[in-house]
Amino acid sequence: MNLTKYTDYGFRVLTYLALLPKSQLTSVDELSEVYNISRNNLNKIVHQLSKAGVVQTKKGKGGGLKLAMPAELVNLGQLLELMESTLDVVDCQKPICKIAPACQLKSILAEATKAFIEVLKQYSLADLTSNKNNDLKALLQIPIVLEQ
Amino acid sequence: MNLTKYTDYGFRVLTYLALLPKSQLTSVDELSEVYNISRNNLNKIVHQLSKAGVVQTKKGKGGGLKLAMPAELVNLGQLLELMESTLDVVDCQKPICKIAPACQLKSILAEATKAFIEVLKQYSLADLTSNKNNDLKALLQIPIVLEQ
DNA sequence: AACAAATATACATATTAAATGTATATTTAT
DNA sequence: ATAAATATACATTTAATATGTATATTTGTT
Repeated sequence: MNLTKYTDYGFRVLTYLALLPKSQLTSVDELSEVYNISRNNLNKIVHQLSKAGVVQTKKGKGGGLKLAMPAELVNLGQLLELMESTLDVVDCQKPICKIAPACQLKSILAEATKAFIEVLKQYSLADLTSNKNNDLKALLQIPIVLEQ
Repeated sequence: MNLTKYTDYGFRVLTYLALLPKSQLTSVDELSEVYNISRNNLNKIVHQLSKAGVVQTKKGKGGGLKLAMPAELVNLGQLLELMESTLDVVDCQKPICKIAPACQLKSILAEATKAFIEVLKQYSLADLTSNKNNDLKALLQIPIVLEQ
């Protein structure tokens, strides 16, 4: 049972953005270097986050991206639903399962999946950086400056 | 986010066993035909279930397999833990994630995974067949006989 | 106007985990 | 001795995911 790297990387990107000084832009290139993730993959992720209104992108020279809202408002459960392509933990159609019409496992798994997401919905992006703010900045080599 | 087919097939196998008249053996071949799943894959699954004591196998002519205990005692959460190779929904090591030492996502995901499993732990194999017993038998072409 | 630096987009290729297949050993009833 | 079943190891295929290449578009700067 695991999430795609796509989703995982999405969390990493947003963590980085949340640690940057307010309104400072970064770029896909920078993210790619910092995390050692292929630029193209990040392209797609950033683009999707941008379409969903979670990050703001700016094209052209001097452009880049930043969070579109305070980290407190970025809900981790909603992020998961956005990024994870499928939340059906089993696929009853490929290959077709004979007992699907009377299957009682489906609803139990759906209930379990809901419980999983409910936990994430209790947290926001801010919770990913809250306690270990300076440790994370050090690991990512983001200058630690005092903010008022 | 999904379970492996391996785990999925495990549930299907056990559902079939739970529907068979008590103490009637089936074989991997029969399961393979009924569900259209490769025999070898089922081999492995049955073998693991057998090592774990969930099913009883009997080698040799006239051999086969059946549940090793009443379906009510086969807990779905424990089954998941048994069959699913990894319950860490993200892998922080491949490729290595720089922020792992200070990462707060890990514990949140662990909490969510726990919630997922907790739901499954509320159910047993008997719950997979309880209400739709005859429908399932019809779909699997298991004769419906009155049991005392 | 030209250029550079960024995202946007499409599509091709590579990688990897998972699933399936082949082969053979072992066990057991007849 | 034979047939029918599981046990076990390992090779191959498949498919989803991840990465790479290419090019278009946008936008600030000179």
